[in-house]
Amino acid sequence: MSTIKHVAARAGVSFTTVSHVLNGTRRVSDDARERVERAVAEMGYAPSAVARALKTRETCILGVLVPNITNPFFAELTRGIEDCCRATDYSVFLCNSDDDAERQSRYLQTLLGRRVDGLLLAAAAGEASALVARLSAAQVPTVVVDRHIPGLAADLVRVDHQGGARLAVEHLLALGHRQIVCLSGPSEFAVSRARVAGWREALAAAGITPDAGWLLEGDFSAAAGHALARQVLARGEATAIFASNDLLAIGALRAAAELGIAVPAALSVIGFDGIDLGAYAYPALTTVGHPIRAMGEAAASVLIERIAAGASSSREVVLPAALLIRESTGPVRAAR
Amino acid sequence: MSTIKHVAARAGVSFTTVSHVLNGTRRVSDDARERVERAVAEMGYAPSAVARALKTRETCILGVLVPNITNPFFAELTRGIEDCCRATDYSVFLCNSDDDAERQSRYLQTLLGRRVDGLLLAAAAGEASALVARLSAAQVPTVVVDRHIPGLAADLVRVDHQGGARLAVEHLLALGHRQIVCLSGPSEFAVSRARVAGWREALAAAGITPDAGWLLEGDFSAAAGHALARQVLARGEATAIFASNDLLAIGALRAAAELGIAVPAALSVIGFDGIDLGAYAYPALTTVGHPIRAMGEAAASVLIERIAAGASSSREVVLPAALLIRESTGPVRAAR
DNA sequence: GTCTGTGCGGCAAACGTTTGCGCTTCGTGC
DNA sequence: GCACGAAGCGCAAACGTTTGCCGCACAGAC
Repeated sequence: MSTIKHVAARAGVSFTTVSHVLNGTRRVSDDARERVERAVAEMGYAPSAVARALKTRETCILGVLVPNITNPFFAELTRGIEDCCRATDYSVFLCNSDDDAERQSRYLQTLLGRRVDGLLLAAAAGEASALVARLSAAQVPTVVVDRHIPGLAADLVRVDHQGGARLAVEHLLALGHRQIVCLSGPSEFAVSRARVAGWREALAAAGITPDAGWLLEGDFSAAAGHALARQVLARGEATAIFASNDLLAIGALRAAAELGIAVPAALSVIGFDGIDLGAYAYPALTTVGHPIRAMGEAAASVLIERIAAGASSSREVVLPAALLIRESTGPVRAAR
Repeated sequence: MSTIKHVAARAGVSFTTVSHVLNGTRRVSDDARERVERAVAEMGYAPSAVARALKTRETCILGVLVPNITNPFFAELTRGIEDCCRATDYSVFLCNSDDDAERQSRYLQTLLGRRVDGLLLAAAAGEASALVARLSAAQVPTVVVDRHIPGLAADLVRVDHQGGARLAVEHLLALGHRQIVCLSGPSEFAVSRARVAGWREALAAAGITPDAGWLLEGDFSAAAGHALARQVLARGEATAIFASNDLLAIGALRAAAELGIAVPAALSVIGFDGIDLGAYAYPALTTVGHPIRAMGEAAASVLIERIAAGASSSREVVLPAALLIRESTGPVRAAR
């Protein structure tokens, strides 16, 4: 691998000059500049970002710690982050915590060792205090995405979970539904609780008191949505399902199809998040949320600002949720 | 940020000793070791991977260049890569080329500048010669995943595209289908061509000559699958569709549902790849392929071996494809 | 002729590690 | 009492950059 000194030798200048040509950090005569540029091109020289990082003490790397990139929500989120990074010459380190605190902690250590300039964190569930302590000690600029971490002084970018849920349920109410079941994510997540709260709130505003059996909890997967929806549909009272994420909703759609229940004629299903794939379910999934990729971009750009600005009081960006009406919801019909 | 010298001062030893304790590179007395370990713990010291990389000339970073992480195939692939990296203390830089040669080339430059130890490449379509020249000049260990790049001396890990396609079509033939349409990806990709070849081959072996109209081409997306399948189904001759990836197949499933064509009773659909989400389509997608995450792991581990071994004749790992029979294929019935 | 300002560019220190070399100190065998 | 090996550990150079400081050459003003 060639170095700046090789380039300098070839161009017949000092390596200081090469550095200045490369970075545009001081005036260089046209003659010298040209010789340097030619040498660089001929040798295919690429300056070492690692030496540069050592000297300047910034790596231009963002650590991205998500539960699982295989989940379309996090894939789209990560994509948004990466889009922002491309635009600003950052690179991203990708880590999958699998929602495992231990693994998350090891990754955190790795990222700190690698001296990332900032951290985008969609934290794993579970005890947060160790994480909080670690992060505060490390002093690395952090923005938490989607999932709030109590006690952590970091920026937060999230959708309006509760408002979004309310919107979803109001949509169902407006279509005439009264028996609206909620498929919730794990209640350890504040996100899950907020969405359930929105559901409750909308029902209450409509004067409806949900039965105990109307709230079912599972993890945020299609498999869980499928299993829970089968339970609900076996009972046969619900006319609508509010799933607290799209994967749950897709599982519910599948359960309905298996049981021969027509959606949206006999059952409405609404999801949350707005993953791209919802559009290719059949019927296409009506959902609520904020463009995920845009949220990723927003999070990354908040982080980059924070890196530039240094520590100061932390910021919370709440993105409004909006309805995305597709095909899986419709007016109540006569009882099945 | 504390450094090895701060640790050394606190532990009352030279920083050489701290280094040796941290790396286990030579014997250190129990007493000194203990003092160092205590100091490290108290200070929350994390050695600088960037300084280390500068000195040792290896970064323990793998560059991963995929078209789009939002595509479940690449998400699962990347996940497999990352799994392997976790096990071996590598980190991954994630880049999305969006199948754009220009963007891919810029990313390549970035990754080279960052001195990644190796490169996992699922190349963008288009003219490969510039890419090949660049990569050969850079001498960075590379493994190409899934998509062959002609003329590049790099390891290749891929599924048996042609054999897999043959398997899929043979499955349909065994169920009694004769009118088997093929939804192909863009013919610029060798991958697409190989899958089409497998389709042809299986048909030929069964003595069937496909009509010109049996082969339709689109990009590898659900939207394309949807549009193409509608064309096919409007004509109404096909009893089965072989889609050359799962996204195309999911789009086809949606088209069938819209037209009220029962799958698999009136139409069989088979995909290629085996993305997880296929299982949550309704009916669940029958497909052919190799576990994608495992393929990612395999690719990463080939790369890591290659990094250790240095340049030598390049290797091609062809993973066998297998049928994954779910619900979207069944025996031909009487004509619709 | 000297002085001063300006344009250009080189020197060398520093960033935080790893590692070859060499210096003590001690124990052991003769 | 001495030689020698082994155990333990420190010194300093290097990795490839950035950047503060300084020197030189030349032009213009006096």
